Amino acid sequence: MNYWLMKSEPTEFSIDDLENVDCEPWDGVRNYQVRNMLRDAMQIGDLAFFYHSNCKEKGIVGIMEIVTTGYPDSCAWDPKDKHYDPRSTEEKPLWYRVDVKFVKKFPQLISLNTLKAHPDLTELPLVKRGNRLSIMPISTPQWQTILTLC
DNA sequence: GCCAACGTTGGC
DNA sequence: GCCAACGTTGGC
Repeated sequence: MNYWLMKSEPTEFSIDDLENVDCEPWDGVRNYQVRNMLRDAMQIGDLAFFYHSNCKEKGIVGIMEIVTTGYPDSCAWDPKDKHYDPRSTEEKPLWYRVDVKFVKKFPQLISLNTLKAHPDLTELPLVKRGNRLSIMPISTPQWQTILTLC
């Protein structure tokens, strides 16, 4: 059982969008480090913070659950898709995704500033300079610390 | 295998 | 809209 933080731009896909569907394929990841986490590390039952990025109210807005292990991201095979990548084929998939499901939305968001200011979260990849991963692992102590902030 | 050019992310 | 950081690409 692992903990994660997964970023999404709320104009693309928000926690409210997630609340309104049964489950959602987390597709479009085109970064190898993140691909490896999706393909190799994520397990059914893992929990992830949902983070709203690149918007006015940046921060963690809730929790979701990983409901599949990694499987090929078929978006990469669709020439009409924004994330089309001709290097990926059904025989040799290059990109992977998992399905996620809504667990809860926090009564108020835990802002990026709050996370940055917390003395126990200085090692959180999210608040480290230059970090650009859209999915990152969260340690159990970090997970528990963040839960006290909501 | 080096590295310059280019693209993307995402906070500000 | 700017730009720092850093990943990726491709010529050599």
